[in-house]
Amino acid sequence: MKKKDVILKAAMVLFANKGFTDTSVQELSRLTGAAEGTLFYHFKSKEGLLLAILETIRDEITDQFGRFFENRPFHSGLERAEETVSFYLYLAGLMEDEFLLLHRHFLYRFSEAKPEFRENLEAIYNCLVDIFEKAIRTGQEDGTIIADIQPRKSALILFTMVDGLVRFKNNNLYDAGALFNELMRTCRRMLQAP
Amino acid sequence: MKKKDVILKAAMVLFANKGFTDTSVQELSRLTGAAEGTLFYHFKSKEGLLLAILETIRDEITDQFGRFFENRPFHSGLERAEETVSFYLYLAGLMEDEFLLLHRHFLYRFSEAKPEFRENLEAIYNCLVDIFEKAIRTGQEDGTIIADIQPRKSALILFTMVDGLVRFKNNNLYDAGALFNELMRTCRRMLQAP
DNA sequence: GACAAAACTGAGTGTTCACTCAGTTTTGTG
DNA sequence: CACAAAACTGAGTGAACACTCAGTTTTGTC
Repeated sequence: MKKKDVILKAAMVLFANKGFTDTSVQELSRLTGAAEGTLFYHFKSKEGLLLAILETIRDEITDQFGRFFENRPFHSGLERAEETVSFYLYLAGLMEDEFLLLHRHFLYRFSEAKPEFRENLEAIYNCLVDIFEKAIRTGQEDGTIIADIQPRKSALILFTMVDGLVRFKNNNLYDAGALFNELMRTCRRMLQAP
Repeated sequence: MKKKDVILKAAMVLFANKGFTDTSVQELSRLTGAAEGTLFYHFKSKEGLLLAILETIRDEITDQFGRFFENRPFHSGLERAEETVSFYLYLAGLMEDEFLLLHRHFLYRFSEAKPEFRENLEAIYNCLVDIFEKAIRTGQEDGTIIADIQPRKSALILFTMVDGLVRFKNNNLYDAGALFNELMRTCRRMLQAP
């Protein structure tokens, strides 16, 4: 693995767990075995490094969801909605540091002033919410999901709920794993046509 | 207003919006008109200042919820659950900076090593989740909320959902206000007895 | 108005920070 | 092997940081 990739990976973990400002270039240098100068050879600044990480995460998440659903058979829209929730939670476990990073506020601070940050964040969130929305629309067409809800808004509510659970887990406040079954039942009750 | 309170308020806003490390004592001094030394006269360190802020927020939030519900009449458990959701969203609007601060990750980092941080955070979260739980139990007793859900777990799901929406709003990702009605309907569909 | 306690001050201190740059090593290609 | 481009190095730099402390001002009480 090239030093550039080693730095990217280490910085992703540290930025996610310690924060951006609380992670020093010196620390990254020590941890990766690369000199401080190497970091600035590959990335024009510490902020540039963060942007590169965000781009990597965007690619990984959109890829993962793309591959999961592209050739997957499904029996109903409701089932697809449930699978989406389930896969989101699975992915958040698989990519724990990445999701932790996505929940950190400094990203949203940067994105207020720097369009390149906002674009990447919006791409990630839109990808996810779109998938929820598509599942709901499919379910409304095949009659498995109630008709009188608005697909986009309900997709956002669904996403809010699932993402909130992931945030809880990442902050070690409650044992979010124990809530999985309850969450799935809640989603079904929320969406299922009578 | 005493300088101590001015510092507490200004630091709360800055810590919430800029972060803990990214807010310098110098900046607080400039903003409040107090000398840097004054800050360390009232609080033993920058971290001590953060702890004092957290204690203030805990008192404010528990007070607010206590007062809202103590003498309030309610017709059913379901109605009480809906009112709790509604009041939570109202309070999050009223105390925007405080809720933003509560969502910031550095608090949870501190609470891993410092029990005094964890205790305050747990007091806040337990207060909130307890209120949701009580509403659900009441509803199960009077038959307005379905019987076959677990009150504590459902309270956590409910809280996750509402808190996730507040986080969305605070991060300016979506217009969360537009989701209010959809959220209330979702809560009702999730809880209401057939 | 005398006095002590509480509140406040800001220049000074040692440390850490992101970033630079002149130079060295490694890699790929003919 | 020759040679250029790419990768890498780490001591050096000025700025910013949290915190201290010896001293001053304000406040409350008799």
